[in-house]
Amino acid sequence: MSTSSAAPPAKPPMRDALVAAAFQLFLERGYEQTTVDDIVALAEVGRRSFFRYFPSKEDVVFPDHESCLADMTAFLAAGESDEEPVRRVCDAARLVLRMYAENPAFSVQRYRLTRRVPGLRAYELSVVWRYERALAAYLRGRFADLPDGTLRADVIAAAVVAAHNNALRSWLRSDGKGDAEAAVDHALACVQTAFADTPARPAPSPFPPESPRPDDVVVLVARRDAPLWQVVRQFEAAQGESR
Amino acid sequence: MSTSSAAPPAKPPMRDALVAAAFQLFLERGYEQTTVDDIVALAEVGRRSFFRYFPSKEDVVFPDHESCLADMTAFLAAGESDEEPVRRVCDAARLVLRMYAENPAFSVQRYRLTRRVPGLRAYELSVVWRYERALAAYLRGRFADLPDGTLRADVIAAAVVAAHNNALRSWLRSDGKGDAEAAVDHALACVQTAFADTPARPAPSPFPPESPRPDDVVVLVARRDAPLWQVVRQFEAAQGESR
DNA sequence: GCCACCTGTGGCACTGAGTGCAGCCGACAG
DNA sequence: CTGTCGGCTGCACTCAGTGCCACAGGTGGC
Repeated sequence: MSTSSAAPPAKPPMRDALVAAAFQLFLERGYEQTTVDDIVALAEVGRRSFFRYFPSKEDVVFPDHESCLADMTAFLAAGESDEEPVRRVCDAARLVLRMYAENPAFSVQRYRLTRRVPGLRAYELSVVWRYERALAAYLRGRFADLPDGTLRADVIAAAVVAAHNNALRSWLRSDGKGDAEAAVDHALACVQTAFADTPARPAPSPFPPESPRPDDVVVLVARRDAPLWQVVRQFEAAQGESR
Repeated sequence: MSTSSAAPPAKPPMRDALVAAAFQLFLERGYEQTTVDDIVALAEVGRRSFFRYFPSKEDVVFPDHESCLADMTAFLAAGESDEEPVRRVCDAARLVLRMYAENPAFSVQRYRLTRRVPGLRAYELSVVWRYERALAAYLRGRFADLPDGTLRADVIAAAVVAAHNNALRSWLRSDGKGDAEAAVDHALACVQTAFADTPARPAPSPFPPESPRPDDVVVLVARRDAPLWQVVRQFEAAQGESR
């Protein structure tokens, strides 16, 4: 909340000192083998102050995610309503990548840490989940008048996050050597093209599970270069969907 | 591990007693307001025994996920190699739904609990994540020789999980009144059709990530009872025009 | 110069989750 | 009757996280 405001002037040095001390100890003796008391002793501050800056021991490992999430939310809120929604959420995901790419060494260290420690993995999941919900909330708004709007929104948000993470992790696994931007661009492009071309889904029959029986026609949407058997199967599936 | 073995003979009654006692207290005074000591007091067992059956307080809320995950893993491992991979993971996801649908009342109660308690939400995420990784691991195997195999696998696994959860949660929000199977079938069908028709993605890896690719589609409208040959001819005609 | 006041900090004690250890008891084999 | 074996229990301990209060330093009013 506080760090997302317009002014990024004097950072509290104590917070950074705690992060530095924590990572030093985490790396040299492991996360679980390091107590909060150890951290505050090294940083030479009171134990109580640690919990003033971080609500939990896990939070010190992800010191910048809170502000990044705020940035993403602001970015989505500032979007023009004529922009392609999927492109917009892909761009939002790139914000997260940028945060990681700003500090490759730190990101790689943290990645190794979260891979090894189950508790940190779980915590990271909850962080990622909040990003995903932000994307999904935006898409739900944009898809509000589409048949399966919330379903589409949730699925696309999940796909974008998965693609982003796939590229990000392969970059982290390479010790931050390759081109992270390019990898994420490629992954997101795949998702974008997979979803941008389904203005209304291929649509098995009725849109919501219980809808007042549309006419007795089926609507198929298929890529122009789709193999014929695929179209046939799609049609047959839609045919069978009558009840 | 122990519950997934072939023999499901005499269940330990103590485990069930603990679950029952825990939920009774969680519902009447809340999760965080209930201590483990309260639970074991109500169940009339020793405190130490609680942690013999559940590694943490959160685990008592999801007593059956461990075995369900084992079932899913077994289901995926038993798959024939000629089955459509996406269909297979959709069917695997249905296993989870079935577990929820077996005990609608219990599932709805738990859903309300996890919605309200951040700690439980986080724990649920780690559970869901393990399902997702199981699906992704299967798909990675099936897509091993495709260009972006792991990317496709991760994205599809995430999409399947998201679709499943979307339907599951809307069913849970309706107090388990509607038809959960139908809702999930519908959601999964959307994902399945969205991904089944991209055997090789639009852009193979080394391609310029931002290929505009208007990526045209054809839209067919046909009577439900139309003969198949008619639909095929219609599709071929649409394919031919403007190309 | 003095006094409220506010904010950031440290110290202390407390709750509650989770663990290691040792003892207890009932079952079962000899 | 006796040994021992596995599940159960109580006890003591560590550590994360919280509430409360006390203290320092800077600020503005008087």
